[in-house]
Amino acid sequence: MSRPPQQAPSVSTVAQAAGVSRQTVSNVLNAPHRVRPETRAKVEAVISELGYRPNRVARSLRTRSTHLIGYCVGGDNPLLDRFLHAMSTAAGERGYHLVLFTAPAGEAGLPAYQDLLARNTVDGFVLSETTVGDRRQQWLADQGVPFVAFGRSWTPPEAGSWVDVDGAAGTSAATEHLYEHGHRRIGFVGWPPGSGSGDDRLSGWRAACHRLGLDDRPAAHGENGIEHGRALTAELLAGPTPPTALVCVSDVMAVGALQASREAGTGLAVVGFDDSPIAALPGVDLTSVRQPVERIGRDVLRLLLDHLADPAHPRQRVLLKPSLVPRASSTNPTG
Amino acid sequence: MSRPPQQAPSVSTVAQAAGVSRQTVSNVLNAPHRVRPETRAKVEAVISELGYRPNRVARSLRTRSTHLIGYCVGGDNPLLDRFLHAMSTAAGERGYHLVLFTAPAGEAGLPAYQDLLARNTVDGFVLSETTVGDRRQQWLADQGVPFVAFGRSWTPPEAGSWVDVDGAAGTSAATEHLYEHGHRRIGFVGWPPGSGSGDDRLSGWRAACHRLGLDDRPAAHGENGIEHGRALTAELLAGPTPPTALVCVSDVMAVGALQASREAGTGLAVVGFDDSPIAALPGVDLTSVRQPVERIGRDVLRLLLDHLADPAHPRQRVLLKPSLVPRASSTNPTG
DNA sequence: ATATATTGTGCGACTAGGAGT
DNA sequence: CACTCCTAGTCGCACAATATA
Repeated sequence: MSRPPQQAPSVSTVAQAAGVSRQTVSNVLNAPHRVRPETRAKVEAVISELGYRPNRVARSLRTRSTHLIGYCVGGDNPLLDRFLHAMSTAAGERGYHLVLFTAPAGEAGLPAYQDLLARNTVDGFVLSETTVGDRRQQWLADQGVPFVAFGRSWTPPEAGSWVDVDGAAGTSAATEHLYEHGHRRIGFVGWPPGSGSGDDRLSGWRAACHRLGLDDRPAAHGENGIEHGRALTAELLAGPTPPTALVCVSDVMAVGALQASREAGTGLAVVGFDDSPIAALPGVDLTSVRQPVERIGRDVLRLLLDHLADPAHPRQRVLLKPSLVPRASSTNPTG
Repeated sequence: MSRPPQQAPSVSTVAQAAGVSRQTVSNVLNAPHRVRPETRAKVEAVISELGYRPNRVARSLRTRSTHLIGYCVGGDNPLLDRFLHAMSTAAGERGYHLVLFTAPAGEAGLPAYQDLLARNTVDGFVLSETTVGDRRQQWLADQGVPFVAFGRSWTPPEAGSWVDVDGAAGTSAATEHLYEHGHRRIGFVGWPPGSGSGDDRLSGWRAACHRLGLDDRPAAHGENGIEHGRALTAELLAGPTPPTALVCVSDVMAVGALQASREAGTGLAVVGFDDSPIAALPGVDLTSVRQPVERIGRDVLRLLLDHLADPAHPRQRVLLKPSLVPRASSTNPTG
């Protein structure tokens, strides 16, 4: 049954069996138009008979392209599983694969990127968890390394391509949604200033408030975390102009906000950001701004592969609109 | 600033710069004891000066080992991010990397595994989402492909090594925990029979009930999902012997159970399984059986790398004990 | 000159066997 | 015969230049 670990067939094996030269076999695979149809048919027959498949390693050595893409795991992205699946699928469709690695956050992780490159392990990178002052983009661009980021490079000059979600548009929509439900004092719970996407989301809320003519704009900022969200919200509720509704920078913060609202007995309306799995839970029912993660994954990979196929390909920036998923936390708040 | 994409140094480059032969450079890296200390020092100096790193592709071609491990993403594992991170870290420490790919579930996915192998893309695989009747293990074993599974092969004969969590021990502990809190009618909400880990968890609950002398053992089974968990629990609560406490096969089911309990106004005590992020949420506060995912990831990789280093290495089975994380859902149920 | 098939060469590392002390 | 080092050959593929019709 289980065949002994026999040597896998190579071009030579196939060539011999088909009565042609190695190169003809190679041509059948890489330049079929150069081969006479009858010859091609014969070679293809032998190929499928022997189950021959080109050795990727040998091909990589010759072509200097591994068809492998590096991705660093380690951040606490609540959407990681969906993102990885989307990228893997998109990569697989074009003969590429994702290679995972770990590295310290930010600049301290650069040696890991460099190592992967210097050893010819990957052709390029997908970045995520981009931050203000992130030096990875510039560094990679300087080295001429193909990469695409999920997330803008918040620090100009912008180097390389990226795909991102328009967070400001998301929080604007959230603010308008709350306005339409009758709220006039709409607050914000965010991250500490300087976080790029956090500031972006903050700005969307601010702009919408301005457009809508809302003056009282209670806001509080702190690290991500349910407990922080709870404490910040409690502060706002105890403040001089307590909000009746809250836009939150993340679902995690929003869950904390809901908790504070319950404790205070106020029917605070809350909107979160990410539409992570926790938002849909019964008893949470959190209205949230949904990021089109599958789309992001596909687009990130498309841009990268375009770039890989043609290094002169112009850089691209793709800004995707998020969508609001309404649930009870904003339309029918309890507490 | 940005150097032109100059050719990366190779053994020859280093050899020339150090005034030795290519082979001596290779020896310095792979068999230092064969090189005179002074020569070694000189070569090492040149290596670090030029920033030379061996090309993995060339090495792979020669040694027939890519130091890459395949892992199929696609299931709905709520612990995927932790698992991937743990494996990536463990792999990186020994010079390996994880390669992601997608494939249809079960046997239909085998061509994807075969393709990765035939093209020499990976040295072996990590399997997860193992099921009853899963033919991947036997198939891989027949081909002599190194692999380790997260999850037992539920169908004998067991082929290959695996690491798994003792689900029965987890549900036993959960049952005893509920017993200690005064409950005598402890039910179970599970998956449809035939799911391996589901049956395992069921058996632990059953055994514990038997040991504790509990006769009434209301149980219900259905697909995973909050809504299913809710419906199944509602059935049990409306049945002839309504439970006062419930052991659930997953956190998702448990959340549904809590919902049903609230709706029925009974203070049902509930324990879930996985300790996924939702368990710790305020308002959920779900007691849950925690899987040591980081440990599993590390162990899976350790077994696989041992096997890779020595194909004659005996197969191993590692069964890890889960731990109970008590929260309010069991100690202070509301509803 | 066109279409097709063939040989030679090198990608960058490792393995084997031989030469010099 | 150790110890150290080197030359030659190999992995599987693809690019280039060449041969045959």
